[in-house]
This record gives sequence, C-alpha cells and structure tokens, in this order.
Amino acid sequence: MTTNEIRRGRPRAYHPDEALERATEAFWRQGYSGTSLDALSAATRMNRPSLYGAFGDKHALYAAALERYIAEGREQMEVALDEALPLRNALMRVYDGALAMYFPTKGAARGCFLIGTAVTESMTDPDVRERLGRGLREFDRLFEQRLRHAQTEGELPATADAEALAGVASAILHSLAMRSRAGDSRAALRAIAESGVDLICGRSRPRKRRNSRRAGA
Amino acid sequence: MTTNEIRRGRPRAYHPDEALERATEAFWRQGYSGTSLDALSAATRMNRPSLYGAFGDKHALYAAALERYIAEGREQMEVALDEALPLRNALMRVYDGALAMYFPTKGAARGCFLIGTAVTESMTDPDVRERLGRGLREFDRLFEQRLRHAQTEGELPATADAEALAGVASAILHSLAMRSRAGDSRAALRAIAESGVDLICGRSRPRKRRNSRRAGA
DNA sequence: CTTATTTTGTACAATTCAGTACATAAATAT
DNA sequence: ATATTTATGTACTGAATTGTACAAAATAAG
Repeated sequence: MTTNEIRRGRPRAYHPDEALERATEAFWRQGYSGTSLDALSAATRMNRPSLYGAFGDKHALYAAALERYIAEGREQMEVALDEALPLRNALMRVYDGALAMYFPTKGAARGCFLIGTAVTESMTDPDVRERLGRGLREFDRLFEQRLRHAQTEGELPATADAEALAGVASAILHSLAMRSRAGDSRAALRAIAESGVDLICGRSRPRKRRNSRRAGA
Repeated sequence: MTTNEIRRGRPRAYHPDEALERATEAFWRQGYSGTSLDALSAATRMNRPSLYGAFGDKHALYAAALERYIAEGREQMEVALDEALPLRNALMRVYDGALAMYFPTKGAARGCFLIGTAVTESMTDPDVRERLGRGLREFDRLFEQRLRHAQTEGELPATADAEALAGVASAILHSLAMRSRAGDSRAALRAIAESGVDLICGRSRPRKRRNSRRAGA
C-alpha cells in the first residue's frame, strides 16, 4: 500500500500506520475533545510539528482515524459474514468479532471507537456526522446483503424484509457498542447478541436458557 | 416539588430547574468535554460564581443533568408503556416519544442526551459510567416488566424470554439514539422501530411494505 | 565535500480553560 | 435604621489549549 519510494532528507522516526493506530487508541479512550495534542504526541511518540506534518491538524488526524477504523471494520465484517456459513453463525461471528474489539485482552472495556467518539462529536462537526453516517450505512448494507443471500438459500423466508432485519442486526451491534462502555460484562453482551440472532433468524422454539449467567461488570 | 421556603438574602436571578435544563441542552449539543464554563454560563444566563454556588463544579453540574434526564426518561417511559394498551402500541409509544425528543420541532436532530454524551465520557469517568449503566438498566427493566405483563395477558407466549426480548427492545432504542445523530431521518428511524416491534411481538405475516419512503436526512 | 531536502526537537505565542477572590447589590431580621 | 445573609458581577490566576517559528540533525543528490 504505502509504496516505499526513495525519500530524500532526514528519514522519519515513525511509521505512519502505527502512529495512526496509536492516535486512534488515544481518541478511543478520551474522545475527540478530550484528547489534547500533548496526549496525541505522547501516544504516537511523535513531536507536535511531526504530527502536523504527517496528518495535518487535530481534526484531520481524527478524520483519518475514523476512516481507517471504518475500513477495517468493513473488512472484518465481510470476512465474518462468510456466505458459506449458516446465517446464525455468520451473524454471531460479527458480534463476537465486535466484542473482541470492545473488550481488549488487557485493559478496560472500550467499546466501539466510531460510536464511542463520533456520536458525541457529530452534533457540532458536520464532517464527523457525515463519516459516522457513512460508516453505519456501510455496516447496514453488509448485513442486508448477507440477509438477502440467506433468503436465496432458503434460510430466511422469501417474504422477510431483509432491509428491516438488517436494521435490527445493526441495532444489536449498536447496543453492544454502547453497553460495553456502560460497565456491562462481555458475557451479558454475548447473550444479548444471541437473543438478537435468535429473533432475526426466527427461532422455531423460544430458547429456555433461564438463569444463564448475566452478571454485571 | 421545590418548596418555596422564605429565603433570606438577595434573591436568585435564576430558576434552578430552568438553568439545569439549559445546561443540559448545552452539554447535549457539545458533549461534556466540549462544553466550556463560558458556554454553560451563557446557556444558563448565570455568571460563573452563581453556577458554582448552585451546582458545584462542571462535573457535578453534568451529573445533575444526567440524573434529571434519566429520571424524566423513566417517567415518560412508564407512561408510554401503559399496561392497558396492546403491547405493540405501548412499545411504539416509547419509540415515538424518544424520537420526539431526538428530533426537536426546531433545530437540528440531537439524539439522546445520555447516549450522545455519557458514552464518550464513560471511558475516563467512572462516575459517569456508573450513571450511564444505571440509566440503561433502568430502561431495560421497564421494557422487561412490560413484556412480562404481556406474557400474563397472553400477548406473548409464556415460553418467550422476556429478559432477552427486553434487550432487543432496548437495542432498538439505542440504535435510534445514535442514528438520529448520524443524519438519519426521523421517518427512517420510525421504520426501524416498527421493524423491531414487529419482530419482538412476533408478526404473524411478514409485512410487505416494500418501497416505503426511507429517504436520508 | 557541498548543497538541497526533509524531519526533528525546542521553544514560544496567543487563546482558552476551570475555578476563585472580592467588592457590590438586594433581600430579610431585629 | 442597622446588621445579617445570600447572590451577583467583575476581574483575576495559573494551567492547559492549539498551532507555529526556527535552528539543528540526518539523509540523498551533484
């Protein structure tokens, strides 16, 4: 991707991709307004002028972080929604992949970067609102596409409303994104995802999983 | 509620409740970190020292705003979920009430104050995370309670998992809260709510409302 | 080696931030 | 009237904010 051209002048002391990832993590934790350039400088281990040189101002850096996150999310989702798998499994793979991101192996739960930060900023920043909207619509589209495929395979009735079901599938994802920031446990969120999948795929018999562990954080 | 005791000294030039409401609106638009005390002072039309005297520091003011919003939301939801109404209508009343808040009659869409601001702040502020969690659980509880009632009335099968369905009902609400900040139109969000209600209540025949208007913002 | 080019690191400027000190104003109590 | 109490309004402090100027450093080109 990043073609290694022969660059003149002093070489960079950072990897742009790594730096963007670290900047993303800083925004992820503290939000856009709550993340200072000092914090970004520390996170990326780039000094201030290098940050500006590489990404432009704070807003451009955040925009790049959002773009990268959305693109990666789409790729992960495309993989998870493998059409060779049963619809149930495919959907759960999306939610499990999301939960893996929302609950890092080390450190506190962090939820979804896009939802956790852009939703606040979108009110006063039309550019962020636009990116947030495009991101959400992208995920809607992938769900819908996969559901339509399930219809052609007979996994879902041909009369089902794929667009509507995709909206519900997305809603489950949105809920996981938020709840993981509200102190809910990963297990509790996975149970919610399963409920959603049951409902979308049309459980023949309602599961009787009473007393399943649902402990808080 | 606020007992009008005989107060000595210079009378206040503001109404605490009104001021808290205006402060809420400022936070609603700009988030916690993005709202300066100057902005709060302007919104409440209270000068800085009066703000501190009345509410304490910025954090305490935000906490009070959250508390008030959650309490009001609970009340509205209790009214909407009237047990005398069919489950379908009751649920749609909740979503319609939410959309009425998220899309004010004048001004841009603003979504949910709790979700739109606390989800960002919850990462670095345990107190906010706690309040966010309690708020969400409160709404879960009301949904679940209403769904259990529907079971006793035979509107839902006795074998249904009320807790799980309540999670889905909440997820729909969470999705509306976010999407309204992402540029989605109110009509599109209402369609999503209807899809969710259909799924929760178990539509006998999948609705065929193809080509219903779903225009963007 | 010299020059051109690019990045780094320090240091700074101008603003904005949260929070407070203090004098003044406006009410009640005696 | 005078004292007491409470709130207001101005002005301020110290810290944090974003963004930039500029010299030194590190590389390639000639």
